[in-house]
Formats: sequence, structure tokens, C-alpha cells
Amino acid sequence: MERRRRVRFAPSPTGPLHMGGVRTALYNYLYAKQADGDFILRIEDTDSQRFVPGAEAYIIEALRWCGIYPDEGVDEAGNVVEVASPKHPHAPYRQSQRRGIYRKYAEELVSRGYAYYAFDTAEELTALRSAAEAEKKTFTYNWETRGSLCNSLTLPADEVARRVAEETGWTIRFKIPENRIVKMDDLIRGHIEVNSNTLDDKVLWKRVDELPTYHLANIVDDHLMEITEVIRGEEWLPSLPLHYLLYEAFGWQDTQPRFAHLSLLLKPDGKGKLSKRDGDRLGFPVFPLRWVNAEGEVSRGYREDGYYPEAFVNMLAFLGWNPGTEQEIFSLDELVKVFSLERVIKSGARFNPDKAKWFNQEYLRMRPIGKLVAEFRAAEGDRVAGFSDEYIGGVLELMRERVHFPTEFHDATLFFFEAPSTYDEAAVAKFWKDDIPAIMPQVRAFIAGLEPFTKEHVGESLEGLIRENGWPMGKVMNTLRLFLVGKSVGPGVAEMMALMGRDEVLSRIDKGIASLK
RNA sequence: GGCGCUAUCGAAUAAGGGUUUAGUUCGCGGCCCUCUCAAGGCUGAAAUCCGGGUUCGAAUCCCGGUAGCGCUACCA
Repeated sequence: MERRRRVRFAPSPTGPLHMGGVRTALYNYLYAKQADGDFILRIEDTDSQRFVPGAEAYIIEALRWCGIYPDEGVDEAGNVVEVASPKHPHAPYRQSQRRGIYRKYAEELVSRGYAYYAFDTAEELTALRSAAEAEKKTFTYNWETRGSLCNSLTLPADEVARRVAEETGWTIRFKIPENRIVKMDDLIRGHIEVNSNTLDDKVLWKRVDELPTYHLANIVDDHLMEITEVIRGEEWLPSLPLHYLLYEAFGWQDTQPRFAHLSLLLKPDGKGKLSKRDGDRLGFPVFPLRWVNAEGEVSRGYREDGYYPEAFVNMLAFLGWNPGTEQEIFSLDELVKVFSLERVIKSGARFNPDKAKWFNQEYLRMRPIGKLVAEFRAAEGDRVAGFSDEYIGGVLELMRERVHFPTEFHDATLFFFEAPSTYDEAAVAKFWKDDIPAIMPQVRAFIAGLEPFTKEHVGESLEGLIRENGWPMGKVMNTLRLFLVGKSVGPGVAEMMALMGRDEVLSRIDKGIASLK
């Protein structure tokens, strides 16, 4: 019987969600939705030392901004679910609140001989490690060394019982079987084999915070929550043999999820994985949303930088995956339809900020003008309140192909709402010479009599006038632009004039002629 | 050091043994359009890491090397 597809995104609330993490969440979401399955959010906060307040809320908000809403684990208000209900049957979805669940599974493994209590202190192990390092070796807690260390395998039973009863001072370690070839399959990478002798006896239960480690909590929760596929970052690939062995030890192989390990996101230049530093250095966001850490350090976000979530998601989807066709623009719903793990790339994907900007520009160009106007009004407030939707729409229509982000509209459209008060000096020097000061009043008089004042008529008439008189086209047109914009760059002169209206245009020309005299 | 993963133009990727003169997108250069800036159209430069093997034929399969990355915590 085919099981209902259920996947999870299981971040650790140790800081803001990195764009690589968003991609992992996205792929999980797409994979789940494609089969009309469930996408679950689970908070893996078993590291009490690294917990960061606000990180959990950030993760949920970031996913929501992207349009990714978990089916399970987060309620409508955006809070992690703590109490079980028909919609959220596996609550709580925060591992720190599930500690009671894990303990018995850890102990079950000990009683069945798959794990053991270890009493070595952190200091003892550190000493062992540095001693080995001095001899250019590596200390590993494994099949070779466990027999000579302080644990329930080496100590007399009554001594073990006494120490365990003290309820403190012990960890539980998984007893990696000796000399086994662990055979694994990855949905993206194919078949992988590893000799168990290269593995170490990983801690399953931590003494320091009385919590399970990732390995135990993860396997137990994935089992309990009936997860069918685990799609996670490549950094987990080395622990895959341990996880296989854990499923085997628990006897859960029949429902063991399939695994898919995603490659890492790499920095745009040089070598290594994408980090916050790269964003600061090269000037692009690494996080979906702005984040301010405890020290007051600010990390910019895609949202605040003016990216549309649709563009961000589209760009992210293509970082390590492609549909096999030449189509590049996909909505989230379209991605759900065409996504497949088979087409996920195995090698690391280098992030390219230019391509990210291009995606945003594409979305800006596709955006309905009505939305653009409403968003512009909301951002600009009183400053543009007196202008009509038609006028603002015309302005944005003229400028949308000249910017990458809606946040650029403010600076780019200033002159549409207020006549320029200064004129670019280089442009003045270039155009305001020879006959131009004498010509412009004639042009002004001509414009005053133009009817109708449309883009087409203004454009053709103006061009005809300039040609008939043998005036220099470039100088005249650019001087007009200079009067309208204050600079020598911008939309077509006739288009701007038609939009601004005759009165405004004449007033700007008068102002310009007067200023440059 | 050990273990694992990965390897196509500057970047993302396509080509799943022959359809390849290795395609597309971003970026870069040129031309066209043109009143400037964009946008658009056309176009140019630009890649199969190296070495063996399998095969009539290899970017594609296998082996070795090299390089990059990841892991090697009572972090996740």
C-alpha cells in the first residue's frame, strides 16, 4: 500500500534561516504538494546552548513570505503547535517539548544491546583527543576504543546500575556494529556504501542538557510523524549510515523514509559555501528577511531589498534544479507541478546575484499595473496622494523597464511629481550651447499649440518641427529632457510630455530656460 | 589525517553512448533600433579537470589521479 507522502522541514532555531535553508524547505514543500501530501514543520531545538530567541518566529515568517505554509506543526497565527489536535496530531512540534518521548527510545536501545551508557567526562575525552592529535592521530570513540573507556560495556553491572541511578553523569552512545558494509540509497545521489568501522559511536543522549542529540530525536520523530522522504542538506550525508543503523536497531526498516541529500549553495566567487560574510562583501542578501542579532548587527533581507517573494522563490528553485525545458519563469504552483527530485543537481550550486536581480526584474515587468500603483501609493504616502491612479500608473509603466526593484521607483520617479530644481551640469555643458538657447523658446511656442497632446502626435510633430528647421535632433530633444527630468537620462521625451500634460511641460521649459540663462 | 560527496563556457545549467559544429539563460563585447537611459532584435567571445580503460563510437559507463566541498562535538 502506498503511504501518504509526508515530508518535513526541520530547522534549528539557532539564527535566521539562510537562503540555503529556504531552498531546502522549498524543495520539501514542492515535493509534498506535488503528490498532494503533507509538509510538516518541526523545530529541532535540542541544542539548548545555541538557542536564539526570535529565530523560530523568523523561520515561520520567512516561509510564509515565500508562500510556504506548513500543513502541520504551525497554526494559522503562525505559532508552533504545542497541543495535539486532529490537524496537528503529532504535537508538540518542538523537540525540546518532546524530551520525555525520546528517553525511553534511548533506553530501549541500551536494553536491547544496540547502545550503551558512557561515563567519560567531556574533559577526559578532550584530553584523549589532544593526546592523539599530538601523535598525529585522531581519537575516535568506536569499536576499537570503547573497550578501554569508561562505559557500561567495561564497568561491572552493579557499578553501572549505581551510576545510572544517580541520574547524572552519563550519556548514551550508539554501538556501531563492527565491520558491516552499510548499504544506502539516496534519491539524488544513488547507491552509497560505507564500512561501519569508519563510523564512531555517536552520542544519542546528552548529559549536559538532558536532551537527545539530533540523530536520535530526528529518527524517532520522523518515525512517529510517519515521514516518507527526508530531503535535507548535504552536510547530513556523513551521518546517513548511522541513521540507517538506527532504523535497523529500532526495527523500523519497513517504514524507513527515503533520503535525498541536497548540495550546498556556494559563494558567487572563490571557494566554499555561501555565508553571511559574502553577502556583506558583495552586496546582496543571504537571508530572506532582515535580521538584527543580539549585538545589533543587521543582516539585510531579500524582502527589505525589494525582491518579490515569487521572484526569490523562482530563483531559489533554479539553484540546483531545472525543469529540463527552457522555461525559467515559474509560479510556486507551477513549480509544484513540474518539480522532481530526479532533476536536482548533485554538485554544489554557486549563487549568482546578477541572475537573482534578473528574476526580480522579470517579475516586476509582469506585475499588474494596478498592484504596482497601490504598492507605490502605500510606500510613498502623502507625497503622491494628490496624483491620480492614471498618472501614477503611467509613470510606473514608463519606469518599470528601467529598474530591477520596486524600491528603486522612489528615486527614479521623483521628477514626475516635482519639477527639477537643478540640472545635471555635464548635460547642460553638452547640450546648452550653440543655437540651442535661441531655439528653445521657438520649441516652447510650438508645444504650446500642439493638439491633441498625445504621445504620438507630440512625438511626430516635434520631430517634424526639428527636421524642417534643420535643428540638431539630439541636442533639442535632450535639452527638453533636461528641462523635464533634470538629467539627460530617462524615458522618451514625447511619452513624458503626454503624461505630464501641456501645462506642466510648458512650466518646466520656462523654468529651465530661465535657470540656464 | 580519515570517511564521504562532487566535477560541462565567468555563473546557473542542457545534452541520460551516436540526433553535437556541445544548446539555453545571466553576465561580458559588437551591431541594429534611437532624442538619452532602459527594454527589445541580431550577433560574438567563451566549457566537457587530467590520465587510462570499455566501445565501431564517450561530456555521458568503469578505474586512477587531481581539485573543490562536506563531515570527523555530550552542534544541528
